[in-house]
Amino acid sequence: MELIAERGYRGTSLAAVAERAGLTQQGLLHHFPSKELLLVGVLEARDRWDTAAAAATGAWRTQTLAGLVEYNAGRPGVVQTYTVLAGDSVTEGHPARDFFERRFRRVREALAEVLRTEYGDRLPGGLTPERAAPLLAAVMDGLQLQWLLDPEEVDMAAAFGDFLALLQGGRGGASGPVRRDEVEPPAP
Amino acid sequence: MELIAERGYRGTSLAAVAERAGLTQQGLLHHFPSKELLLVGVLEARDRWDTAAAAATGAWRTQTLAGLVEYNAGRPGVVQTYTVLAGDSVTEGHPARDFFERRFRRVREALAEVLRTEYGDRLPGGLTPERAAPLLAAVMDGLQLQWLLDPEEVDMAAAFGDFLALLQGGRGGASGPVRRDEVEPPAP
DNA sequence: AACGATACCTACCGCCCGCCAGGTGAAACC
DNA sequence: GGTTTCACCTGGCGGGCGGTAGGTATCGTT
Repeated sequence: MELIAERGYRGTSLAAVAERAGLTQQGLLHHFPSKELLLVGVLEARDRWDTAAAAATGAWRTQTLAGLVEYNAGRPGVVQTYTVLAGDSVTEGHPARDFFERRFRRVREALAEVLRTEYGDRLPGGLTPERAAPLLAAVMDGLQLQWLLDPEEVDMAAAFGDFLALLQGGRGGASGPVRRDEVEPPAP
Repeated sequence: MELIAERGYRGTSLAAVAERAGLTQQGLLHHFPSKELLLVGVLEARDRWDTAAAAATGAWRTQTLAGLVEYNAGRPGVVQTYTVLAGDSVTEGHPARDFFERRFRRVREALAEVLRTEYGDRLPGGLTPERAAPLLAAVMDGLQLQWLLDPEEVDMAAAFGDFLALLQGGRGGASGPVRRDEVEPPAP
């Protein structure tokens, strides 16, 4: 995962992975017979983490999502692996394409359910949860990209909070969501 | 650009580019002394297109953006090049990293200006144009990724319209934006 | 007619790629 | 206690990688 974050899938060599894992390339190939199957293994491992984390959480709410975004803001490596691989995956014949296609479908369904249990069908602009779900997913991914490129200028967690406020129909008013720089004022 | 869309930057070889361009690898290297400078050339060409198109348009409004999204929906190859390269760029020492960092900064500023001239400071949820701009950029990019992976299920233009309605504060009501499937009803 | 720049070409370099063949030493099983 | 299985190793293979060296045909210029 580290190396994919650093160089992408096609830019990562088996030898480099083996070296960082502390064995020879052939030792690595003993466990994963090909480079493609190694990537599948990586994706499966990530999936297992995700579902375990999801099971540990109780009911998902939009605030759980905000917490997840905040958590990710502290783990740029993980976010980078995800962003690089997701971009990689739309490439021709990429082994992770199917994985991401299924994943996004699953994520959209899950997000729609979260929105429905939280807001019912009363979303602004006559939106249904099913129509808002892809937007929610898009915001999370798009913000990750901007944040990875320019963490100084993009406050991922605050921006995501802004979007949640938008989905609430702006009922938060001028008080709005809490900005990071209001929580951590510059040291004197 | 075609080959980058198909295989990513690191996955694209000079020989492959040369072949598709109809010359030898060394003929290509005559015009672009290294692979990295070739990528710079590609990005510069894209930039020249973009700014030419922007100059041709009059004042930018959110409806111009919606038109751009609709236009992109008919050019998956261009969108794919952009998405793959953007993901690629967060990779270590990637030659396009600086390009995308600057680009996003520029895009956010431009979008904030569009939002301000269109809505003033009266955005829902107490949002300012400067805070809504990264969300707008994120939605566009995130939707592109989902759409590339699953064009059947994700209606990029309709979803973007939904987001614009959200930014208007849902003043569109139940009539909302026009969905693609309402425009093109299934044939009898 | 001479000259320099341009736009390519052939030939080659050393390196790295994913992967295969065939071992070895230790543990597990019967 | 013999056999099988596992977890690795050394060694090598064919091919593709980005890039260099040095040539040649075609220009416009003087």
